[in-house]
Amino acid sequence: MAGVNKVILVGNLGRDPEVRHLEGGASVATFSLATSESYTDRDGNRQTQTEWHNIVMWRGLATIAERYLKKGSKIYLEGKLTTRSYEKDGITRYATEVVARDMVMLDNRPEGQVGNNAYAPPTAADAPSQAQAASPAPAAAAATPDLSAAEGSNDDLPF
Amino acid sequence: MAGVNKVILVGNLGRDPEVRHLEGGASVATFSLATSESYTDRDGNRQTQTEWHNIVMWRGLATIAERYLKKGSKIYLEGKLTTRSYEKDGITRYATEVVARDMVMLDNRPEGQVGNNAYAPPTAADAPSQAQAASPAPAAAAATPDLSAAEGSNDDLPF
Amino acid sequence: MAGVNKVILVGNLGRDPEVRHLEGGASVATFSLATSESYTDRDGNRQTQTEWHNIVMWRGLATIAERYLKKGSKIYLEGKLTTRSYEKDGITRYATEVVARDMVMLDNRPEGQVGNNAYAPPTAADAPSQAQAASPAPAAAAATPDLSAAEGSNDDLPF
Amino acid sequence: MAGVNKVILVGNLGRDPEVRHLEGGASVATFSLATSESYTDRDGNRQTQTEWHNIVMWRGLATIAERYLKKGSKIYLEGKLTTRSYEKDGITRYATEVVARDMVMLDNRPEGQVGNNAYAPPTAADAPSQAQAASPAPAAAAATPDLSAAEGSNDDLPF
DNA sequence: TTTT
DNA sequence: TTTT
Repeated sequence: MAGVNKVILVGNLGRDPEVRHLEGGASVATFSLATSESYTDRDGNRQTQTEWHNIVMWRGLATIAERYLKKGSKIYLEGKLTTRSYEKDGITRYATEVVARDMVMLDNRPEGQVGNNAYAPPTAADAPSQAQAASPAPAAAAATPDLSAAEGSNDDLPF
Repeated sequence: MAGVNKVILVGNLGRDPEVRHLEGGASVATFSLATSESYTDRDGNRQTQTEWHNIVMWRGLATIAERYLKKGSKIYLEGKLTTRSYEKDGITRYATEVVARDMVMLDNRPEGQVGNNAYAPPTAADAPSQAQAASPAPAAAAATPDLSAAEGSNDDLPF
Repeated sequence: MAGVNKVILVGNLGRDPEVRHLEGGASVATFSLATSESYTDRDGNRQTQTEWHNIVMWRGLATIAERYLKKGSKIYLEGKLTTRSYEKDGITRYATEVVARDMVMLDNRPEGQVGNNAYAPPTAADAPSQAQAASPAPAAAAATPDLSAAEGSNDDLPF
Repeated sequence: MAGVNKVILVGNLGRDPEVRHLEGGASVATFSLATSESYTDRDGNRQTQTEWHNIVMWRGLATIAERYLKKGSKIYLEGKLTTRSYEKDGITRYATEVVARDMVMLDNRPEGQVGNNAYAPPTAADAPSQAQAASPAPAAAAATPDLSAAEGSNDDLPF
């Protein structure tokens, strides 16, 4: 019965994370992550293929995402694949997401950097560069909080 | 730019693989794989949560899937996440699949088993229990062959 | 500074686990795990190459190992690489071990099996087939308990 | 029989890679990689624990290591665990190494960087940031070339 | 020392 | 739709 459901990604955020603070106190961050791979096609041309992944981070990870991740941030992420179904225009659709369990920020921390721009990685000493989902075992339970219910809306999907 | 896009699953096939032999000689196997995890909920009850994954195997892996995998087979699988878009009823939909790169069969090979049933794992000595995608680097290219195009049909989606 | 240190193995135990119950109440299980891969050499002959890994399981995982794992058991294991140094015959030596974090038992549970032998996988309904290290975040701390100190002996190494 | 032997690391090189060009034309790069993890101990103090890993890269990967990796470089690495035995001072010793199969360079490529120092990541456009071991399936065979034999010396160990 |  |  027991199985393994593991996803490992290294890529860059396509946008700033969207963070929602739910009623129960939990928070969720969602964003898209691009993983690119290069290969040489039959004609010898260099090609890049990019996949976009829908990422969901809960609680502690969401807080860290909110504080430290931005459009362009490069991260290592470990999580699990989940598929939700939802209704839209009377049609059942499916959304596959990666629910994160561990995250490591991979941007270099520029020493002596001055100024501030959209791509600036954390410079503060209090920035953790590694983080885990609060509840380890109940990775299943972690996915339980119903986003749409908590927000009393059903046209408000993460992806 | 370079990234990592890796999926690791251990689970059971929900059905026998569907295998198609394309015009160019390539073959594709598709099937659903269930990964189950157990946890104890707040009331102390044992719960099982199952995720279903759409798996795609190309060429050599497809051939092995056709020969040795069946409904119920337990496998270890490594691959990458890919999302395709397709039209259905005039609506764009998305299908997320795991394109396999490596596979290991985990069913015990019953010694001296007699008879034959749907769950019988391979007993023949020629059954490889480990296999890889034919083309290593072009994992990207491996995903290129367009299934619907190759079959001249567009209502014929794997999932 | 933050990094990733992850090992994923699927293999068979070479011997029954050795389990020690330390003074503080913690327990440790150690055993060797074989991972085999097959390949065809230049002469077209089928070759098998086996690697042996020193596995360490703490606390909850140790208890499960003690109860359910035996010589021959097939498992999926996730953990991290650690290297210890120790003195032997006045010489500093190094031992590299994999400290487990998650484990899934992969042996088929034979239905209706009668009798009992060394290879029998658990048939009891209370056998968990999936388990995690008790303390999630402190994977580092989990490795802290000093085995030799706890046992007041220094010639008593796990491997 | 078939198993899985996989190591995934994200860390920094402790020194420049040592590269050797063997007689047969193959090359090998060896270096140490540090993976650090932070955790809070019982007294609430922030602690960092670092593990050092012996990395071996063959052929194509060795060439890339030689060109682009330096002391301090941050990389993602995927490989397999191998243990060699060797004699030293009449004593059999064991060395556990990670033979790389895939590598991704994680250093930011500084735009407009001037000058050159030991930590400078590749700035050239021709620097691949992702690379694979040349021979995919024969990961086993890849490890075959005997370093000491090839160099006609036995006191010349990578680690 | 495992497994096939 | 799997597995226990």
